[in-house]
Amino acid sequence: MLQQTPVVRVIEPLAAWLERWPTPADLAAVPVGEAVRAWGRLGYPRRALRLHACAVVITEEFGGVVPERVDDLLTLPGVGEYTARAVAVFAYGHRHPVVDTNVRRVIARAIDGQADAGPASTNRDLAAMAALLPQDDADARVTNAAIMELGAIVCTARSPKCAECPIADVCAWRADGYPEYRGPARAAQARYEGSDRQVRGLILAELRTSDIPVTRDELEALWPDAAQRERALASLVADGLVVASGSDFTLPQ
DNA sequence: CATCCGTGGGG
DNA sequence: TCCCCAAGGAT
Repeated sequence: MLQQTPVVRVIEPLAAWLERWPTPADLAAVPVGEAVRAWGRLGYPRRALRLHACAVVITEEFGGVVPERVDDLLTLPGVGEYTARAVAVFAYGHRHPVVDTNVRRVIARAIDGQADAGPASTNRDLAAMAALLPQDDADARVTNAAIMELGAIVCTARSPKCAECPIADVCAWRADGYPEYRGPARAAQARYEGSDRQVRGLILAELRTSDIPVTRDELEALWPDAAQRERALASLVADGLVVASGSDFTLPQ
């Protein structure tokens, strides 16, 4: 849920989710469409699909217990370099670098003296964080959490609160007089209004809130551009988020 | 490596 | 209003 989604937006849905499905086996036992429906408006609904698939794999291949080794975690659907290490470190206490967008920004500023991190580079980012970790497992875990939290709360993207920063006295960016970012420009995020993403969102929202199959006529009312509507629908079907039921459509069973 | 994949809040 | 960006991952 936290992947590309602000923490405050996750807290309540997560609590409700865990109350409904306390264990991987509980989630694995229900149709994947239930997970997609319960995902609600969290965004990136493929994550719901993958979380369910993840629960199935954990139940069938790992005895119902979330694995603790990074290489095992990386085999799970929807679990990448960040999530695998976050689980291994924060849930199990192992010693690994954990690099998310906050950590990348703090390192770029405090260590490299840059206003912002460039495009992500997994190997380079993990190595940079690894170099900052204390040897002791428990200390390394706290360091991971602390740097991530520093980036989330103090060393924020827009207006960093340098006056409140506990490491301001050793920050390279501050020492250099806050130079502007030099480097490859971030790829601009595509406009949402009018995008396929928006159309997919509209279609899925309709399916989530309907107890019965949705007809093509109902989908037509959602978006005037037939070609784009069909493209979005086809991509949802290809993703496994939507299933054709006769001439109608439903969430997957 | 670039692009796609939702949604919502804040500057 | 518009733009940015948010505990990323898969292709």
